[in-house]
Amino acid sequence: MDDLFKKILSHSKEYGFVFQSSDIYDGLGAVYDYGQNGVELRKNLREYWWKAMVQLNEEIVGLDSAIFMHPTTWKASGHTDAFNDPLIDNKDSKKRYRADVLIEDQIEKYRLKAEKEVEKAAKRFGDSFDADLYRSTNPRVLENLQKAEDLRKRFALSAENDDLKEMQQIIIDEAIVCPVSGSKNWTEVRQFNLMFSTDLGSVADGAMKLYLRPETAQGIFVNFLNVQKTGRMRLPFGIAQTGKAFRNEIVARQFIFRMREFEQMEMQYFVKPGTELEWYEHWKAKRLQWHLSLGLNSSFYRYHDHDKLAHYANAAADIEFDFPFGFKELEGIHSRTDFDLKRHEEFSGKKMQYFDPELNESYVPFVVETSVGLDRLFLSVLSRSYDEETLEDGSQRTVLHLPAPLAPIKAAILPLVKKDGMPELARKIQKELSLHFNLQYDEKDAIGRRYRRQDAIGTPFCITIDPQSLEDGTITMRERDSMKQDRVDLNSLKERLLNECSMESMLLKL
RNA sequence: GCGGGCGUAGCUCAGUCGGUAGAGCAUCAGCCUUCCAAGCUGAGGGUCGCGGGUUCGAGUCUCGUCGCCCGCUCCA
Repeated sequence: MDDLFKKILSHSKEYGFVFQSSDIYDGLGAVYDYGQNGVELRKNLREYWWKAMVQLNEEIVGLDSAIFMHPTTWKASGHTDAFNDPLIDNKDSKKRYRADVLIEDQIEKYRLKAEKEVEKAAKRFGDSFDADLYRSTNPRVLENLQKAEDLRKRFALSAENDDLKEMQQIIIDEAIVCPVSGSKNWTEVRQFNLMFSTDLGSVADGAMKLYLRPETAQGIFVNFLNVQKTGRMRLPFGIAQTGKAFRNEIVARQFIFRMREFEQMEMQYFVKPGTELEWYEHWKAKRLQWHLSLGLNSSFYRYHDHDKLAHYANAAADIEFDFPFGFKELEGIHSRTDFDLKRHEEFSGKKMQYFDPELNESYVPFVVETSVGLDRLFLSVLSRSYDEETLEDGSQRTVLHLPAPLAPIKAAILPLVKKDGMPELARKIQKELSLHFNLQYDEKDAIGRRYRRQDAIGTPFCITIDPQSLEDGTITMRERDSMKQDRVDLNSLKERLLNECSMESMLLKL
């Protein structure tokens, strides 16, 4: 598995799919560039998503909101708080913890201690036991509850002041130990802000601190009213958007799986309160179907339902993909309730409501979100298309079994030999077809080698111009996966390629 | 951030005891070639990640730094 992943890494560099960012300066961590073939594949994936979501659903419209947003957006969404974790390491176990979680666990411990006292007493006294009275009078219970309360207050104050030293002091004072090593050998508490910031305005003092959006969803929420009103949208309806998002990951790993700058393809579906779980199930199924329509083996996909839900969700699932390093999240489907719109109402003072003409009343819609990482999608398709085949004659070929509509190059134009008028005819065919398809012309080396070159970048068809072509206007069409050849008339070539390479056949599976 | 591994040509890698860098594939030009790579001739491409130190001399030893991979951690 490791081996395969490594091979995919070098293949994607060697054939112009993915390069490390700023390569000549030793690279920039967890940032990658897409090369001449990668950009095409990625663009096709984005386009296929867009067609499936926006073009095929009349109640879903597109949007392209800016990366910069008013800073209050992130207060409302909860990112300013939630993306700001105080972390501490245990030097012995090498484990990292969130300092706030450690302290909260400690508070919980005191409460549990108090509860245990109550339970013990309940056993002792039987039916006549008055739990509330015991709780308010027993000294040991009171002591533990007091400790919990004191600690809670002290911690709340430190959190409010962003006082990391105080948090560390709390951990020391409370003698909190690492659950793994059991030691109290802690580092300092450090703040990790997962959002990138920059300044709006060129003068430092007048500047406004901005964040690069950590998710695209908020751009949709703040435009909810704009789109609903100008688009005369009626519930249920959706807004779809693709675009870059940025997260300052503590540890970004696994190639383009977790990058600091990445592209999301999100759709927020606004529904009537109470119907959200139906729609959640609907989109959960729809989105898996979309992935399956790409034509990769269905065993690479599975659902992962969340037990632990985020603060805004009342249902959540991932569609996971079997990457070369195991099953990992590819897409998330979340029932986000009315959390986001309500919060924006609160922070902006604007009503984020929909007037329902049937009920003759206004309410804040509920939201079902589908959110897929384009780069992860790219990696899923690339890694599971990659194949090293051993042919009948024992020779090897490396081939990308990309779905034809996604392939960077749809067809290669190859004169069988570089003479006798074949290159000229090939150039003529290339010129005509290039109005419709992304093509590549190649006359260098033996024909077999040229086929292999195209296999390596996933070109589904090779069009070979031979002497017969000059006589009767037919060419050889060689198919990538079967390696079979077929005589095709030049007059029907365009139509044939359109049939095979357009996204229509994939869209029909939806 | 901690621990481990690694960094030499586009890719995969070799490089002995410290003596100014090699292979295969790939690329380019030409030849040959009438359908599945690895036939011939020639060419280009590396201040050995970067910076300091030791040394007469560093790809090799040493320190630092950057980056990559794995584990821990984190992950709306």
